[in-house]
Formats: sequence, structure tokens, C-alpha cells
Amino acid sequence: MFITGALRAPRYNVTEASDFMLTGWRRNPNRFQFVTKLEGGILPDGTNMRTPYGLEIIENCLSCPHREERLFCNLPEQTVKALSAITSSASYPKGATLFVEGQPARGVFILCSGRVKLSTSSADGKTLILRISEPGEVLGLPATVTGTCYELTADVVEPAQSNFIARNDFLAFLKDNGEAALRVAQQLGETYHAAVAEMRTIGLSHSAGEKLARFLLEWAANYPEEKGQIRLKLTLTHEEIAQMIGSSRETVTRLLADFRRKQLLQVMGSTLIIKNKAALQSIVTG
Amino acid sequence: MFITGALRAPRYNVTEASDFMLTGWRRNPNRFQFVTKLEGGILPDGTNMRTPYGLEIIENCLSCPHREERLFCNLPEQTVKALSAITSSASYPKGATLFVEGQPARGVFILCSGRVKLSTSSADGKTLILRISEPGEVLGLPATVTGTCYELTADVVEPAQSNFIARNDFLAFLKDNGEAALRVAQQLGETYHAAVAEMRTIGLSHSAGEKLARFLLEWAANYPEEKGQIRLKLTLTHEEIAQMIGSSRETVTRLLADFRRKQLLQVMGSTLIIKNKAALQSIVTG
DNA sequence: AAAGGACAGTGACACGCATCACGCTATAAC
DNA sequence: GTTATAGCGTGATGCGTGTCACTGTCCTTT
Repeated sequence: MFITGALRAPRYNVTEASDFMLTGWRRNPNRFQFVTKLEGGILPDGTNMRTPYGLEIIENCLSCPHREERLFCNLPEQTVKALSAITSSASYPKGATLFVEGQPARGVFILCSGRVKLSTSSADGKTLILRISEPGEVLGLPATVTGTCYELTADVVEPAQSNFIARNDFLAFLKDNGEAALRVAQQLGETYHAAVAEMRTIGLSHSAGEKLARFLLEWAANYPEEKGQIRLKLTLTHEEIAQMIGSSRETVTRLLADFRRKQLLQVMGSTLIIKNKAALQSIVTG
Repeated sequence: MFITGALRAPRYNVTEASDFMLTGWRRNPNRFQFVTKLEGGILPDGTNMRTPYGLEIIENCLSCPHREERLFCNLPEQTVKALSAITSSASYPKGATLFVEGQPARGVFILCSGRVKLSTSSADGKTLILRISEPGEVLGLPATVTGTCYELTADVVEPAQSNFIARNDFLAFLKDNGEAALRVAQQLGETYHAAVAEMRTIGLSHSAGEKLARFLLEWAANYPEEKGQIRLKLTLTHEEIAQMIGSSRETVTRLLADFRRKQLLQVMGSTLIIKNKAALQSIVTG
């Protein structure tokens, strides 16, 4: 679908103005227009969203129910307090854009809830999805730390709540908190790890079937296995799956049908059951 | 060439023994054999190399002529001294392996001179090169920081000198030196950036020609442009280029010949001249 | 109720390029 | 000298899959 890519501001359309840190280009609806003050992210209709929306609202990091499970949130109380002082929270509906590829990094977004799609796209509208981010992750970290442009575009795919920290505040905070800096490094390491994993699925496969199998197995790695079967949620369209494995929508449709026919898996709406993990694995090893 | 992949220990061949931090598998010459104490890296003939070899020898980080230009080396004198206390230096000839994909991370390698190839490979021997590392870079950083396994294999392609720092020492050092921790984060950010760039060349291209053009342009970005021409050194075999862009050796040969025929570039041994950058760019934008 | 859009399913086709199979030239090994 | 080995150059072939084109099904909008 050509739309996805065309709607996104390509890298070279971003201006280099010096006071650009809080501004950016977006398309609305047929032409690019300039938008200022979008540090809180922009909604599909172009307005600036700051009021709660969606589901679970987290009022305070200190009392956040997920604080302990999350790499960057599980820090000493004092550190979290220092962090709170420089964060601003906001909620985003499905379709909102946190930041756009090629835009100078203004800061990081700590994802409290919801899910965000990270992608990059080429001039002709082809899109490559690198990753679907889960709560607890810090988005825009590499670009913010190195002081370059965001290398990816972040779109909300499930209503999300997120804390924003401006670049300068964030860097100053890191300098004072060695512990947090280490966590940042860990986050970056994991992000890199995930990127390499995707490179493998895309770059080392001989066929689209192999790519899809690799993708499904990696996705399934986050779900428990019970008697050879894995039940997993896959709220992605065939188009999006195609964009993750560098293939086409039709091929994904055909391959999934093929896998179903061969009893490798079973689809029920957005839940998917892997019935023969071994067979999938034998596809990737060849 | 099948050899490259077959000679490398695949991920699943690495044991999970608890005292494995300083050991690993390697193949010599036709079967895998167990090697202990390879913290200094292993040579092609299987011996443990620690004596100087190759060219430029850097005796001391403090007096290193490159200290200032390099992200991780350009630190306050005191910090560099602290770093020196926990590093051990070693030199490696072409063909040496610093670490192998799937091996639990034992520490980081700070590359002082030489060049190192970072790659991953699949079970059937197909290889994907992610990056050729330049002096000043820190290798094995993501895995060391997150405490996981090296996700790539590091092979010396140009005689190299490198400082090794064991994981525990390194982490302790980072905790005490917030400045250095930030540098580490920056390094990671840049590495990630490079990975995303390669993902783009591999994942967003429609044809092999587009991939090759993308690759050449990105490689050329490090060289100066003079009146439309860019002179660059490309000490990679066609095979290796193919492994970088996820293509086959023959295709690279054919495409390069094609580009030459179309006057886009000119090859003289290992130096390559881009004669028509615009045309190359028009290939990638379509 | 009608219209529109997003998404999945399927057939037909063409073409790119991976693969196999050679030959050819260098440099290294002995 | 001869023999190996690494790398490049090219032809022939066939499979995979991207692309186009169309249908059918939901679901939302008005």
C-alpha cells in the first residue's frame, strides 16, 4: 500500500533550522505543512494531544505498578524522583506519531503503556518496520544520546502513555546518575540485539517462507510453550508482517495459508497458534 | 564460497557451561575443537597470540597519537589511567578471531589499529557482514553491557592492535565514571545507527543494483568529494561485498562491470572512483 | 441503506537473480 | 619448475516472488 510511505515525511523534507528542536513537518492531508511545538507528539488529525486517552493511566512513576519489571524504571527512589522532575507525561491514541525519521532528536519517550511501531521508509514509499516497542522501553534513545536525527519513525499502534524528557535535561541527568547511564547503555544494547536479530531474518534467508518462519519463531519466543504448541497474539496486518520481513503483502497471505494447510499453525482472528514448532524450525535451518 | 560460514562455529554449537567465560569452540581444521583461555583472541593456526604483529604499535593510551580523535579514548587523563589499569593489550594478524557469535561475552575489545569484520552466519554457511570496524571503536560492547552472548563474530581483516577489558572490570569502571558511561552510550548509539543504515540498504531495495549503489554511496560518505568524483579504498572482495548487501558474488561482479560500462565508476585494484555520483543516487531513489 | 475503506484471498505473468558450471589470472607453496 | 588456492569474469537455466488485477468480507461513516 503506497499510502503508508507517502504519508510520512521523508528524511530530506526535514528542515535544518537551528530552532527546530520542537518543530517538524507533517502531511495534512495532501500537502506537507509546518507544525510547531510538537514535543508531546502529534495526533492523526494534526492537533497536539496532552489529555489522557485510551486505557490504563499511570499517574506517577513512583507508584507505577510496573516499575520493578522495567529496566529503566527500576531505579533507586531518589533517582526516579529526579527523573520525574524533568519528565512530562502524555497520552496518545492509535495513529499518533511520536517522532519522524530524519527529525533532529528532541529527547526520549519512555513508553509506559501501549505499543509503538518503529519504521523507516524509502523515497518511493516502501516501508520497513524494525520493531514493535513494548511498555518500559525508551524510544528515541540512540538519536538523543548521539545528538543526531531520529533514524526511525515512531507510530502508536495501540493507545499509549509515554513520558517525554528533553534532550538537555536527559543528558544532564545521565551525567549525574551513573546507575541510570548504565541502564541506558543496557537498553541500547538490547535494542541493538533486536536489530541484529531482524537483520538475520531479512539478510540470511533464502526464501520468503524462511523469513516468515524466522519471524514467527522470534515473535513466539516471548510466549510460553505448552505441549509443543505456542499461543500468541499477532495484532499485525499481513501488510505489516510483510514490511517486517521485507516481503510483499500477497506473499505473506499465501505463505500463511500454506503453513495452515501444512498444519504448521492455526489462525483465529489475531491469535495464532503454532502447532508444529519443529517444522517451522526446520524451514529456517534448511 | 561455502568455507567462510562453515569455518565459523554456529551459535548453537556453543556450550552453556557456567565456567565458560574464557573458553569457546573453534574449528581446526575440519572438526570443532575446544579451546580454553582465549581472552586474548585466537590466531588462524589456533595458538594464542599476545606478541606484537603487524604495523603500528601503540604502547600507551596516554601517549597514543589518536587519543583525541576517538570517542572512547578522548577522556580525562585520570579516567584513561584508570582504564589502563584494567586493560591488556594484544596484536592480531589478519585472519585472527577476536570473538565468536553465540559465545558468552567476556569483555570488550578497544580497537587501536587495524580493521575488523563483524558478521553473523546461518546454519547453512551463508554469511552476512554487518560492519567493518575502524580504529577507535569498541567491539563487543552491546553483549558485554547486557551480559548476553556476542551476537556477531569479529574477524581481523587488517593486522590489528586491540585492548581487552574483562566484563566485570569494565562494568565496575563504568559505574565509577559517569563520563565514560555516556561515551559508551554514544558508541552504542552510533553502532545502532550504522545497523539501521544497513537494514535500509538490504530491506528497502527492490533490486541488487539498488543495494550495491546504496552500499557504495554509504561507503563513499567517509571520503572527500572533488569535482563530482570520489576516490575511495575498497579492500573487500566481491564475495564480501555480496555478504554485506545480501546478494551473491556473481551478481556483484556483474553489477560492478555494468556500472563500469555505464561510466558510473572506475576500478583500479582496490581503489575505486565514483565518476557519476548523481547517477548512482538516481538508482537508489528510483 | 448506501457508500467507502481496510484487509484478506487468489490467479496469471514476467523477470530478476541465485545457482551451477565453467575458464582465466594472479599469487603463494614446495 | 609444478601445483594449489583465492579471486574475478561469464554463460545458461529455472525457481521464486514481486506486481497487477480482481473478488469478497467485514466495519465504519453519513
